[in-house]
Amino acid sequence: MSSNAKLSQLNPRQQEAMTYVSGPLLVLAGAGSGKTAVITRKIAHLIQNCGVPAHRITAMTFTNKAAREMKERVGKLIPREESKGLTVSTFHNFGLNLLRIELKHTPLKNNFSILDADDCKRLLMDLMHKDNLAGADSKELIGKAMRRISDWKNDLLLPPQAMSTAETPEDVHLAQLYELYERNIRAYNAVDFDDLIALPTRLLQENAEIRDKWQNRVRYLLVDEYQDTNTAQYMLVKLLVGVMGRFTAVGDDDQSIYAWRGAKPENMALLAEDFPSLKVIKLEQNYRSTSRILKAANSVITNNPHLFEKQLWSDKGHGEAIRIITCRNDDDEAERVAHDLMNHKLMNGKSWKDYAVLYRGNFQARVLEAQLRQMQIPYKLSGGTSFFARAEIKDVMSYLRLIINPEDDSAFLRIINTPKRAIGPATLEKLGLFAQDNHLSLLSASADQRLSMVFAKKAASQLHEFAGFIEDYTRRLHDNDDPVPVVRQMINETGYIDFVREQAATPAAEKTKLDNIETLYSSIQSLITRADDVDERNIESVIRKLVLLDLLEQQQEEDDTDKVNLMTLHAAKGLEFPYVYIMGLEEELLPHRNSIAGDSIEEERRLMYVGITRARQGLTLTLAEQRKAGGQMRHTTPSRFLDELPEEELEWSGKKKQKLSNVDPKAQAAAYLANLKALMK
DNA sequence: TTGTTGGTATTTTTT
DNA sequence: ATACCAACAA
Repeated sequence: MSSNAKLSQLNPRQQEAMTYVSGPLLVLAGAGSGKTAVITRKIAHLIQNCGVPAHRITAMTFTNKAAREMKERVGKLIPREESKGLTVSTFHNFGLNLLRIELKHTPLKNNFSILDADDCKRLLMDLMHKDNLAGADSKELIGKAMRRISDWKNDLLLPPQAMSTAETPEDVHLAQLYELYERNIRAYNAVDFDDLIALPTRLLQENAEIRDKWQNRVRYLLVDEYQDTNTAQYMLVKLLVGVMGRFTAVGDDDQSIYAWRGAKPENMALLAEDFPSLKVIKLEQNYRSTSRILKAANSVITNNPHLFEKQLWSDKGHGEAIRIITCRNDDDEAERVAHDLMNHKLMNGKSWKDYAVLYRGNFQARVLEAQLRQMQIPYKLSGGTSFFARAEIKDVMSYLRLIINPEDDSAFLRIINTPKRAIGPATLEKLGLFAQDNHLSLLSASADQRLSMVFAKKAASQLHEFAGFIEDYTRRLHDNDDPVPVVRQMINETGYIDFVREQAATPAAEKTKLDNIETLYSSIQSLITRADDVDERNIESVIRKLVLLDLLEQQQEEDDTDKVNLMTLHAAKGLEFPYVYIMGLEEELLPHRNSIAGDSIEEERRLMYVGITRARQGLTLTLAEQRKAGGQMRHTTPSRFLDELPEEELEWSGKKKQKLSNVDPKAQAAAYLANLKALMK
């Protein structure tokens, strides 16, 4: 990605993609083909040569990181004054902004909250509990319900529609749960992540006046990673660009790895149908990898069906052979990778940050982490539990959410007894019923004077005290221009800091937690002072937005010390490294077991493709003959993807695997393609 | 009725 | 390492 930024000249294809502005355009950008360069230069071109004002241009990305990088690179191309008003944001952020501006036309009230996946899970658990459906398999059911509800929202289906499409008794039950969930989340004056796309889309669909307004505002739209759009996102794109179709979508169907969360790679084909004048430009020259690495990547991905054929090439020379290391077990695998990293660095005089180790699941990092620590190799772990999944951050955030949105029962439930206030499940159960009967939020129910008639004296006074405390600080926050000191005082006064101190297992853990809280404070401060939009320079906007931001990521980027990168294959998309290791090339792991059982081997293959194409010079694949799974050592089978690599470019160490006799992937691919074409008719 | 303890299982990927 | 549950103490 960075290699291309230095290119002063675009190649003819890239040039064409940049200058084509007269109609809808789809750029099929292979891995490492300089798509970010095209998007950023196109933005500059639109502003400087086509007379489109910056505030009429919107670029959408999927991750905060991509948005940040894009902004940065546009900043290097054109002076700040000229890019003023330009929108570069994630789909979710864009949706949030639209909801904020069009609040009156939404089912939401001012200062609504955003619930993250964890909050939604708790809500569902609670609902199922009340529904008396908590059984032995309740955990499984929760997961199912979460996925299903998300799928429905991504397909823009409301609960009644979900109900009418239900076929099995289980579907009916899930649809009922969906309805209940929607009722509750609205009562909280809250939205979930999927609502940030679905609500704005529905609004634009139903209200022509608002649609016109936004179409006028978004005169040119650029969409990055288009292959990752789900139905709702694609609908949003269509509604924003209108019939004129002034947009550029950039994507690569071979890098579609998010179908599991609703992404529809078919949206690429749909684009050609919905916009008959769609122009398609392919970027096939790769500026990143050696031709050996590309040969391997191409050779794997040809086993997938393709709507658009493309063949990556580069002029970077043949390069080093692709190494495959067979290890005895997962510990051995970690040890070998660590030793190899050490040797390679010393022999070739590289830096730690030149290396990335990629794997299928976060759990695989644990063994490696232990090994790296033992060998004193510095590493940077991305992914895993994010900053906001940390309990202390979620707790403090819940205090803030409750102050801003008193109807946020989800926040209330999280902190009512953290730190301990002697308010347990039984009391909460009663409070919940009382609130429901009187149509109150849990917080206002806690303040209600009638409470003493229903509750024991102690419980009632505890609840009153808590409600008074929140009310008190709500007022203080309002009366004060400088919110952060007030927040700090509140968290101290409520005893949360003492609670963290007492509770922490080790002094180190205590320090991390307190540091995390400090980081949160300073992030709030800087977000308030440095907000892009003046309307967003208040604590309410900032708190809401914080849920969507991964601050740890930003922080980690800032201290870019010399460390080996450890991450999942998913997290590696969009990045590149001189030397890449991919661990665990075994059946059931890569491809993952669930994908083998389900029907999504193609997506696993794309994941493999994404992994391979991260490497510039060196690629090393490892597998273990035995691996711990479910507390037991189990024998493994080498991944089918190893069979799909070009034999002559490989260099094996350890035992070479035997040929697998699996189904002919080409035949599978043809069947799939036929199926897909029939579907699209 | 709440709070603590100690045991157990746990992981595919994320805005 | 964490998170959730069951069982017991106060």
